[in-house]
Amino acid sequence: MADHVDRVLEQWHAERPDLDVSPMAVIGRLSRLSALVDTELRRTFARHDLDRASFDVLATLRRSGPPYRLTPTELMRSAMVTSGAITQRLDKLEARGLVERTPNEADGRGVRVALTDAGGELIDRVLPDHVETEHRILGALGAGEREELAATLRTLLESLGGPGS
Amino acid sequence: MADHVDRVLEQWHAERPDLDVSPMAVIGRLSRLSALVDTELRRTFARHDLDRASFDVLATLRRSGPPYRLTPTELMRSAMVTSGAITQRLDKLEARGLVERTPNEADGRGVRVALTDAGGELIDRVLPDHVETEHRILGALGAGEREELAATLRTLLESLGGPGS
DNA sequence: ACAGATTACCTCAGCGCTAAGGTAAATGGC
DNA sequence: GCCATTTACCTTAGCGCTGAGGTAATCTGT
Repeated sequence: MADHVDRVLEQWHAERPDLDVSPMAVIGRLSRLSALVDTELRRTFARHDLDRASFDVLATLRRSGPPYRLTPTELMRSAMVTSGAITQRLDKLEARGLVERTPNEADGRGVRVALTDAGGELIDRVLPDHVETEHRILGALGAGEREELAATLRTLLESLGGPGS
Repeated sequence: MADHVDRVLEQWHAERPDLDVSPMAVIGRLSRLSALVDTELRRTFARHDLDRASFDVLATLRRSGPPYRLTPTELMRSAMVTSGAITQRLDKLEARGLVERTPNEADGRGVRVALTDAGGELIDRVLPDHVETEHRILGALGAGEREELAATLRTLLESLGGPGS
């Protein structure tokens, strides 16, 4: 049974036999899968009144450990978005009382962002549900396949993003 | 050497040892890699005055073969976006003279979208460059790894999107 | 033949992001 | 100690997308 990407490859082979389009078998599926996974994760977040961006910030703070406090720059690097995006995410979360901005005493230019009690409680409620969704998404793969997949993606990440990506 | 996702996993293990966060090794890398690949592809498109959305429409029409003509609904399904997104993509491409909308004679509700000569020439100029970029992105993998990766992604796509995804 | 359901496409408000640029504080060379 | 550079964060215009909803044409069952 051919999937969407198989059909795309066949079409290119017929129309442009001069091009070696074999990388699309990987890259096409990668981007389609990422879109589907995103949709799936969004569903879980929505059940807890969250979007992907807000979850990402709360989870990054939570896993950083006590005192659950980071700078906007650290959040920016982790999320792979621009500083403007982080500012807006924080505005939204702060308005909901889920995070708190305080001046950074060690650096007058900076601020510190901390989980509030409400934010900590919310992320701890969402997490088990989120992890469960991720398990379900990978349900079609065996443990060995998952490990191999993780290793291969890691190789690609390192070759694209430099060491430490 | 630990990558970003390895560090995330370690943090979760320390903070929430009760949760089995192992799926993040795959899903975290999948979404980070997809973002990096997107950035890489965008660079190529930009060299030809295109964005990902426009390229996607032109390429879909091109690979459909003569007469290089599809309906907006077909383009919507292929691109995995809403009908509103396709309308806007077509408005933009039509304004640049790269595609053409004509009434669908077989269905009074519908239209047909066709590549113009300029659109066909543009996409045929971009394609070799794009394919070359995709080859480069996968450069760190051997032929066997690519095939295995494509097969595993395919399994996941099918389990998430139903048959024919 | 015809009403109700469905399908095709478009419209538009709202959202999150980027890119460019601004302000203020910290850093580094001399 | 001072000035130029860098860094941290915020601001804002503009972009593409979604989700809700509208219009018009087609299909379907009776």
